[in-house]
Amino acid sequence: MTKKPTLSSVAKEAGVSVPTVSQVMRDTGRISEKTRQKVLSAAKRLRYVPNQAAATMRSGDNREIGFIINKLANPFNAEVVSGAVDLLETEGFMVSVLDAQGDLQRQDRLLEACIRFGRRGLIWVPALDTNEDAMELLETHGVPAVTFMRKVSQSLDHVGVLNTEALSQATQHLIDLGHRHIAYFGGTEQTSVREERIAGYLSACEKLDGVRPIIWPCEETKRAGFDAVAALRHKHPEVTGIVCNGDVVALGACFGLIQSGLNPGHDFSVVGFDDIEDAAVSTPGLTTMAIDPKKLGKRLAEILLDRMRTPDLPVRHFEYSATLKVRGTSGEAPDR
Amino acid sequence: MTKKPTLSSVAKEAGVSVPTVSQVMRDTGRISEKTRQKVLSAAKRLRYVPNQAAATMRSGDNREIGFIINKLANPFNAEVVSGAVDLLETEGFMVSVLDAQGDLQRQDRLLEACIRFGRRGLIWVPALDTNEDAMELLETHGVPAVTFMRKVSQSLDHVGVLNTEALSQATQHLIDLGHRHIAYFGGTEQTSVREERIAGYLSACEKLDGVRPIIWPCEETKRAGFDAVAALRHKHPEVTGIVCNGDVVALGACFGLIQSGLNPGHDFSVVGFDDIEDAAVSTPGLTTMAIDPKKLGKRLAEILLDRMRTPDLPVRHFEYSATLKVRGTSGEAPDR
DNA sequence: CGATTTTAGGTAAACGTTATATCTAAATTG
DNA sequence: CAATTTAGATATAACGTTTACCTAAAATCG
Repeated sequence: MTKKPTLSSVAKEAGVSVPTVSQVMRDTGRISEKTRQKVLSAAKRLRYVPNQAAATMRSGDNREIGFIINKLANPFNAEVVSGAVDLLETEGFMVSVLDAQGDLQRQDRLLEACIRFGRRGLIWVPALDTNEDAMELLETHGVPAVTFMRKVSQSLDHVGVLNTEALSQATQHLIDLGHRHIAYFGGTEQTSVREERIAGYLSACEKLDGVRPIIWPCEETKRAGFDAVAALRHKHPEVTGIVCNGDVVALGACFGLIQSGLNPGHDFSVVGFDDIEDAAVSTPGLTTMAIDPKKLGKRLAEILLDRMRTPDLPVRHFEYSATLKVRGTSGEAPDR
Repeated sequence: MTKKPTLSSVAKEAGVSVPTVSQVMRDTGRISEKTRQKVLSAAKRLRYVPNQAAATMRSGDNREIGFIINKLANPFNAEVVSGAVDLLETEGFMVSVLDAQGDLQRQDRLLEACIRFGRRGLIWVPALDTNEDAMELLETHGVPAVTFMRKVSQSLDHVGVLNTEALSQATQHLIDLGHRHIAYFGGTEQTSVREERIAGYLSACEKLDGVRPIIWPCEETKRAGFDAVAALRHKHPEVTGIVCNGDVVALGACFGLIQSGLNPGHDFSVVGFDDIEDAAVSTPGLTTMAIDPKKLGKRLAEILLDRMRTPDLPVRHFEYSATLKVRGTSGEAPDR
């Protein structure tokens, strides 16, 4: 295997100096067409590809973005990522997606890694107890960051969802249908998103005198939702409806209900969150709080791009509200 | 904002030379405990994070891996990625995931980007008509690559699935149940995976005299599967079973059947591919060709690690066979 | 106790780029 | 025709590391 081609080997091949080759590669327009062609053909012959790390070190200009997300396997998150990537790529950035898997330590590692590896900017879903250190790190290294979902600082750009409001609305929807015993279903971690949603649930519950709210945790998978709904019904047979931490567990719960002979939306009501593709395409259709993940992703990218171009832009926060989409899984309380 | 901390600013702060700091950071063990502490505290005070690009340029040792995958939103792919990332991260590598979205041009761009940005190794799902250029590029730049799904060269390590065999088995399963008019359902692109699967389908079909095979393309989403199954049944009412390009479309088809009053596994049989989580957790359970995505991902990582450590290891190819998992969506042909 | 080895640290060069300043020949000007 | 401008290319230094080599002091040994 021959040595890796570099500017200098291309220069030798073309019989010109190193800076000349560099200028040709960057199309500065200050090189004659004749030598340009000479250099270009030499570069092609050697299969030259610039070493971006070296370029970055010298010029300080990098075009790599890091996107730290929490569960890539969740289709909602995957959509957000793809929305952001689409835009950033057309602007000439390369986005590397990193999955923190909801693990705090891994998060910190990835965050530092993004700095080590010289990412130009960051989109980031901060963990609940993200310490000030993390942010000061970003600050000292001058890495612009946009937070997603959890607003961790007034001084960082942010895109989020009005979780509290949304869950209060979801719960109210079931109350309006005559349900009195409603549980909050799903999620295990102490994420801020979940905390906010639970807060919304609790605030709506307050209107129901003498009814104790129930928080029923379970992992964010369909299988776990399936198992957990049976356990919930066993322990709290009075419950007739659940508001869920996400569509995935919600769909799992629906499946569990069906398997035990119940009819979601009739015998027991379920409200999801996210409006993933499957929510619309399942029997019965899932009532859910809808947000548009692609739009969120695109907005994240826009904000980051603006920030990188104009560092002293005023800080911006976007909070999107979810809209209730009533489908088949929510209906009148059975005892009504 | 103060300047970014570097080895030299830390050195100044600690009152030692630059290489000393470098040695402390890398824990070479040749520095006295006293100065070590001095340096460490200085580094902490300045929030120093090493510049990996510079280190890589000097030492030639990089710890970034690129993983180019095709549709991240597909849970099967997401699982493969996570299997690979888990292992690579414990070995100290940072994996950046790139989604080619099944777009050939984007693929080429990403491949070149991985070289530009100095990835140490690559896991890669090659497009069907990947040209020799791409591989020679990797070769000249000495980037070890493992291909996934599509074997594009005898000289690259590879992990794949025996698609042809699997689809022949899936089709045979329906034939055994008495079906005579079976269609291949799903997929649009000319991917090798799909071609191989179709080949398996066709070979099994040959046993059915006088029956013309039907290839019914559709996008790899549940919604598209829903729409396409109706169209298929309208055009070819004689069809009583489909073998699918993936579980996602298969589940979409099942949903479509249910919506039009049919009972999957009774009136019409469906066989999927992948065994994604939803396959087991839906009504009825989806009969499918199962492969373990995490295992595939882990194997990809292992092979890449071996190759990076021992460049002149003999080339290895792993081809896993899928196993038929019979659930509720396949049953005796209705006319039997 | 002098000769040798070990230890702890420093100096200088190199990695592949790009920025800046400089140089040279040709073209333009007065 | 000398003086000036311009286009096109080059020389040199710098980015933040790591490596190879070197030195002085401390530790070890016969």
